[in-house]
Amino acid sequence: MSKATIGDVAKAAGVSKKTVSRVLNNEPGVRKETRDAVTTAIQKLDYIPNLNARRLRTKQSYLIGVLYIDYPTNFYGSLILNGAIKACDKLGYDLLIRPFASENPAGEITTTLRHMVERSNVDGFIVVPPLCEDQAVIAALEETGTPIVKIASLDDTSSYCLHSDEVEGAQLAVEHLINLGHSKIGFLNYLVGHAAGKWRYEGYQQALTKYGIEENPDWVAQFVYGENTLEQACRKLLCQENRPTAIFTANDASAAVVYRIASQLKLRIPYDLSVVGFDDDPAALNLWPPLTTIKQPVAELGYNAATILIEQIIRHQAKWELPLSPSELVVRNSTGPLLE
Amino acid sequence: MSKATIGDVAKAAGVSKKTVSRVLNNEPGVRKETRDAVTTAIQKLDYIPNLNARRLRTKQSYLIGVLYIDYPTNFYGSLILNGAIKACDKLGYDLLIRPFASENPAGEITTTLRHMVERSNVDGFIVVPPLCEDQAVIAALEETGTPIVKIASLDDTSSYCLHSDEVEGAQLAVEHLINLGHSKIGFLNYLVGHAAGKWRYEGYQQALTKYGIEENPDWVAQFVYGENTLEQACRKLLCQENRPTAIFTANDASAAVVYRIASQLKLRIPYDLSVVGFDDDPAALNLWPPLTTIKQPVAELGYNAATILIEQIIRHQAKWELPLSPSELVVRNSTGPLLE
DNA sequence: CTGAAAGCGCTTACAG
DNA sequence: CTGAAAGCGCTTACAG
Repeated sequence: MSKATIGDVAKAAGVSKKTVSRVLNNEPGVRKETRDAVTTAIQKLDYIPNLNARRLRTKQSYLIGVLYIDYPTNFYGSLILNGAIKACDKLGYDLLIRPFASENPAGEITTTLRHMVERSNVDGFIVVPPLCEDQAVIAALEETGTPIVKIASLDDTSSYCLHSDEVEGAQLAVEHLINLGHSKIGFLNYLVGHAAGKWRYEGYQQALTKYGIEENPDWVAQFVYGENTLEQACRKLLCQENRPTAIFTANDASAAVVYRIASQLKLRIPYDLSVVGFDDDPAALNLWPPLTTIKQPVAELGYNAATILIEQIIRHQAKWELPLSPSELVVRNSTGPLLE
Repeated sequence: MSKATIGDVAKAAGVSKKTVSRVLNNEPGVRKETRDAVTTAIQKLDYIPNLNARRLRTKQSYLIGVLYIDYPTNFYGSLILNGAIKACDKLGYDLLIRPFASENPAGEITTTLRHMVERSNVDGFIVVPPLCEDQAVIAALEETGTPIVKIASLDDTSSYCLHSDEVEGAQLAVEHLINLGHSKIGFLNYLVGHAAGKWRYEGYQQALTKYGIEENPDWVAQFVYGENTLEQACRKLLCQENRPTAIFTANDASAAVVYRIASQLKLRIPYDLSVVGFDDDPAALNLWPPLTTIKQPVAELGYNAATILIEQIIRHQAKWELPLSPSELVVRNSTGPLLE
């Protein structure tokens, strides 16, 4: 493998190690000819800098931590990871992942952060929802003094926070239903307490307002942990005399429950009931008929999160005016025109 | 954060840096009193060794790479990661993950491995199925001279290879059906070319043999990439005069297709058709009725893989006689007694 | 059982 | 625009 050191390159190029270092780090103040000679020597010797030596000297690890809650169908987390890895590859960083148990994530946080910051010397953190809603976790993170980027978090006061345009995505979903002739449109919220749930509900309301449709509280149901079940919330919507003809759910997982309850009630999708989900969750791919849903550019969020974080690490204060990434309506077969 | 160095500890304990180093690394040949003095100093100073200094000196990175194919519902991969992280935490290592695109994974491999081995100095690799079936990937890996542990691979000649007892798991599934009175039992294989598909088919055959049931080729169907679709394979089983009364599928994803085709054919599960899957895939959780399936200890595999790999890295040749981890039958509602 | 010296391969701080 | 020296914080190789 790679044996050559910066000293070998320096000798081959007839310069000092410091000059090679300058070339490696794209520092200014090297004559073009010198730079070329160094570059040639690097290529000839197949030289790759020793990252561990650089780590020791610069006191940076070139490692960024990704913190997320681990649950079985967490496609969102994997997409974030994929995007973040792409950015890391480009910028010379690596990713250290850290899944937390879904019960009591804050319980392990102190030990874990100490481990990551002091032992592995992580330079910064990306926090994936819903973990970024956990105040204890965020507080512990901020105490380390390490840069943080949060994704889709309600509280964007203290650190960088990124998200796609979820409100607009929800509007897209509801407008799609309105355009199909529906006006009795329900909303089933699975994500109470998450930024996503809040934004998607806002989008629902804004779309109704835009078309002059009044919100009917009987057609809005929420699953609140410890109070009811998602099934109960869904039955509340569907088991009433004057029930909605279409339902927009805060995520695809809730849409799956709507499918099941609808089937029990002999409501045929999309003829008796149109359903739109949110997320384009691959776990919903075996739903039949295929679910109309909203797709967000999640990997792009991960990419941007890593890029901003690294920028923050290097330049200490990065300013970013990132446009909200647009969401997209994916029309499949769970939505149809209002029938008489 | 952590400021104290090994020199500070040495001074505080009244010994040399080397002796502190000995204590840190649990090397023999330190008097108990000396060791205690060092331990006390370490605690008093809240000392944490600088991993990057150790990395530079020992030419190890204490990083292990996990290579897997990235597809949307890869719960198997996340479970492997979780298990591997547990082992790494215990043994002082960290994980570097590397998802490959599902199309042409070997295409990126050379660049990527060079990146991981030469830049990040990864000490070893865990390869997750089905990536470990890719000869080009394995060849490139072996060329790096880095230790490898493969999980559930067909080819276990060249490197360490771990798997759970998949054959027995499949037997469990088929015996469950036989015990319910079924003898016309079909097998739908989605995983042709994977070790898992092969082993699960073997288990199917062995269970039939054990109960003196002859295998009927009409009741075995395989999805082969480029030849047919999974739907077609499934229809072959279900659209025949003398069709099986129960189907064992090589994974839960195929079971979902059986559900859909069965519903189209007005076959009610479990009354007209019993279905057993394999994997306990959380993506199958919104199947109705809930799917009977086989659950493997996947996180345990990940834990063992990391442990063995690190043992190999440290001691260079580890011998492990690991018992195959047992699979488990999870009975839900997709299987029922044979009805007349 | 313990320690003094050297060095891993870079970058920092400084000098010219 | 370029370089010689020092040092990041450990462990290796050796001596006693």
